Amino acid sequence: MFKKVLIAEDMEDINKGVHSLLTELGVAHIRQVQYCDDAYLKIKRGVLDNEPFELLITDLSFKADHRSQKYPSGEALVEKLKSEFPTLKVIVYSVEDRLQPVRNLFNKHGIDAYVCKSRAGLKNLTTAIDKVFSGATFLSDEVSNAFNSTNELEIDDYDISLLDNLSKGLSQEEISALYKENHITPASLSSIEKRLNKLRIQFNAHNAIHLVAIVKDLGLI
Amino acid sequence: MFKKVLIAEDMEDINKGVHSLLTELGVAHIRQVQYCDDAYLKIKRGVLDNEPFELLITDLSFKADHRSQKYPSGEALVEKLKSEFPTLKVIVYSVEDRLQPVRNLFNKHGIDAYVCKSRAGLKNLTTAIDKVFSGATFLSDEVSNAFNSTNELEIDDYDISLLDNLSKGLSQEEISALYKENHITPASLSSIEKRLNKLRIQFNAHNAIHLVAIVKDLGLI
DNA sequence: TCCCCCCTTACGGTTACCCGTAAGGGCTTT
DNA sequence: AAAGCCCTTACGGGTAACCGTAAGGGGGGA
Repeated sequence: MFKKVLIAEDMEDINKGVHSLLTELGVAHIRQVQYCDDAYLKIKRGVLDNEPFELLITDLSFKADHRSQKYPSGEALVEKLKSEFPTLKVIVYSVEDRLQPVRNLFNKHGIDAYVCKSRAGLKNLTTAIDKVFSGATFLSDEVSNAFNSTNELEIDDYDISLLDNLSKGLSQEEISALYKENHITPASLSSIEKRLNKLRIQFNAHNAIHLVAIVKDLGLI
Repeated sequence: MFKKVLIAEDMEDINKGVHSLLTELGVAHIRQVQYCDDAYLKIKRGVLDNEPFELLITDLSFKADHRSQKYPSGEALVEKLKSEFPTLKVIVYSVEDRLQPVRNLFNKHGIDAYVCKSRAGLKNLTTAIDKVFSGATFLSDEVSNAFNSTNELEIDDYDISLLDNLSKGLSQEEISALYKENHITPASLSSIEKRLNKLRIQFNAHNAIHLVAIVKDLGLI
């Protein structure tokens, strides 16, 4: 079993619950932090001291308070850690059950497991820890169809960028100008129109407003 | 102090944390449920047995699972309970920190306190319980400007309906037709345009898409 | 009662969006 | 090298959205 594990979670009770779970599993060294920045510092220090953490269990959303944070969310923290310390195992433990954010965590940041906080949360977390320790990955049932599905996987980064800019109030012409400026292709108004039309069909949206509302609900933007 | 309290919360660890807090406060009868429907049944039974619960502490979001629920959310539960048992005190304990949902809970459903789950969550919950016991209300700091502010309180139900229909993909003309059908006034296309224009200005939105994106983020719809 | 204000509605002009068609260019296939 | 395909871009017509102006209508106050 893991010997040295870090828990990052701002809510005290949950933090405590995970801690006692790890104790039961026989983890010797457990550290807890309530801020992402502290998590990064502890991980870094562990490496410098040649006593690196083997596993990070982290939440996604951390409530902001008076302390300004370099890493405001679990996602930002994971992105940084996985790029700097690729051997560190990471389990994300969060209430988020939309598929796209989960997909991103695996595909872009390379996390090892995703566990949904729910009634069976701690039980799933146990399974996840076992799996990750044995080198496998784990995904909660709630979000298991994030990959195996015939889902909206033909949505690429360009589409996301398009939808994101739309949701920020840019007109299609402004987006076209922006893309031309940044050498993003396709940049023509016509191509943007075509792509948005494709997205409208895919998501069964009546118009652009509807489309943005739908993808916001899905968590794509 | 309260003698009989019900906790509705689907996550086990939090449920446990709140339970131990109540024990420390000297509450004799504490019951816990993980489903809204169970909460309703327990409250109802308490009344029928002439041993009513005095206080309900409930979460807002309950993860759906195999059990189909009549009351899918804390909000639905509270709405029902407060209309059927007005003397029951209700404290909502949730991570939700958007102002509009909190406002709705107070204004439409008449809850007695709102506590944000956060680092200081349990401490605030203690304060809330004291306040509510003495007949007062309580509001977490995180959402304290839900009322005292010079906020977007000039947004009425008509505006919300308008934005909601927009986000569902209806064109302004379709909304006009819908309102005429349902005798909602103003229903003319011109008035709808004017109202949306006012909303765009209020929210600093560049266009309708931007507006819908903003109010979705705020939790108004 | 009359006047005034505000809300609702109507209308016209400009812009942005939606949609089909078609031309140009790069890549692969034969 | 020619043909074919796909992606990008351009253009034009129709529609919805945006914006200003102005007329109608009801309620409150003088």
